[in-house]
Amino acid sequence: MENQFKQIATLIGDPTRATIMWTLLEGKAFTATELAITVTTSPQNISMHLTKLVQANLLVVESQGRHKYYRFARKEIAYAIEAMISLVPPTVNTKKIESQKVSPIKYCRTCYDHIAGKVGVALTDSLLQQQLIIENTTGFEVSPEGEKWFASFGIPLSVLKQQKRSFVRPCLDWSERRPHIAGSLATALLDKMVHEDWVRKIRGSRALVVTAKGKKEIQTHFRIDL
Amino acid sequence: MENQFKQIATLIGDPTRATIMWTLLEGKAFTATELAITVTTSPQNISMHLTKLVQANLLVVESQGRHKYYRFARKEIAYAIEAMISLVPPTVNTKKIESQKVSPIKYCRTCYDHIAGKVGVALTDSLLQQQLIIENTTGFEVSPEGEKWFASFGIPLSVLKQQKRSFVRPCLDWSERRPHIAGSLATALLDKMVHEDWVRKIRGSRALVVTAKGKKEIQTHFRIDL
DNA sequence: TCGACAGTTAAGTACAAAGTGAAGTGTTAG
DNA sequence: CTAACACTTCACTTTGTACTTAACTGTCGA
Repeated sequence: MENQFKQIATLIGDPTRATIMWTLLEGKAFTATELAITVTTSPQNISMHLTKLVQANLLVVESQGRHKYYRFARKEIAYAIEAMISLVPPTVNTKKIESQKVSPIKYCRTCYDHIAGKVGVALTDSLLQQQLIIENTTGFEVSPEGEKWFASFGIPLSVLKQQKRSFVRPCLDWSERRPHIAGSLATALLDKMVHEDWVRKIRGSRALVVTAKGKKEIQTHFRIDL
Repeated sequence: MENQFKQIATLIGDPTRATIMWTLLEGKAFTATELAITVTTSPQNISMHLTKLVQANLLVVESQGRHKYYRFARKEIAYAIEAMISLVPPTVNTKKIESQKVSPIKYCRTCYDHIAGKVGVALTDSLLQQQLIIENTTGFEVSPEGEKWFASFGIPLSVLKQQKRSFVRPCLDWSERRPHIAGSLATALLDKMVHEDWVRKIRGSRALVVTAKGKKEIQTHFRIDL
């Protein structure tokens, strides 16, 4: 067990592989070449590293024609990486007053495919407080009022519920250390917010920015002052 | 940010350092030498690694005399390590939350010149409960009843009080993580117990053993069942 | 069919960093 | 006081493994 942990740690601990994991946090699957480019290394090298990660069950690979798509094997992998990322700030923040203000990535970021960070947690709190979602023994569920609310918000739940993946579940946010919603409902929520231009994805990063319009709308819908 | 993550990852990723982190999960603080033994490496090497971990704000160190106690800088560190452990292949992932009977060094040991470990904390608790010593805002003090008690026990306080070093003060015990008495009174107490052969020092170690006589006497004087 | 592309495999090299031995500081114990 | 101990620092050696060069398999599109 201890040795297995060492193996995992050394595996993630290599700079190149760490960057791979960082990149994959975006949630989508990457091809080997895409990863080689974003990590800035050779195809042979990335191939070697990916093989190791797959063998260790940290990644899974799916072949499509001449491409191979790599992604996290389980969501726990993403959580672990996030937990490690959450260790970063204190080493930096000691410097300037300016940097004490919440960094974008902590402020609002996509956790795999749902919304995390300060905003994600606040949204979840709001949904809970309005009793649109309810905490039960196993996790979260949507209340009858919630169903109506989401429908009027433009997210009909009937479709989502039929999907394989879990509909709505709590996910611990590592920067806030409080749960936020995950699952297909959370994804739909994020999609909607992107589509309505409430938030925008920042290219080459996992951070999101909340637009002026978004701030206003979020205020009215969720009663959150950003 | 990405580079900082890489640094953290590579830092934890070294086999020796990973084992250090694993060991520290136990929650208590370890000395450099203790870590060198459990990790099975040289003192120089462990010193080097610990320095790096402290510089990265993953660990904090507290000097007590010639010992240095290392522990996690924040609880988030432990969370991250646990998240990584949860990635260990599903085969044998039953975490050992441990059987281990209390080791001698944890059981009863000298913290330089006063008595620490389970017994030390228990003694302190007993003294507090009998109101022979009293907790005030700055630390501990001996009550009038306490003075009489110590005198009858063979420790006249008048002499001790004149010494330069602090007479009685609380000292955090790292294995129990609770305070025990320190200062000249504690030293006198230990001396007395050694002299009366209640406890014996183990050569080449900081551990103490309680003799059969000691168990009996401690039971009568402190109402502690060992 | 061919050439371009995506990815793999194999062998050899290079270098950062882990580990070691020796000598240092500071602390405690007798 | 001196000796033992806890830990650090420095200078050196060693070694693991990441990365490179090169040649390979398999897939796609014109």
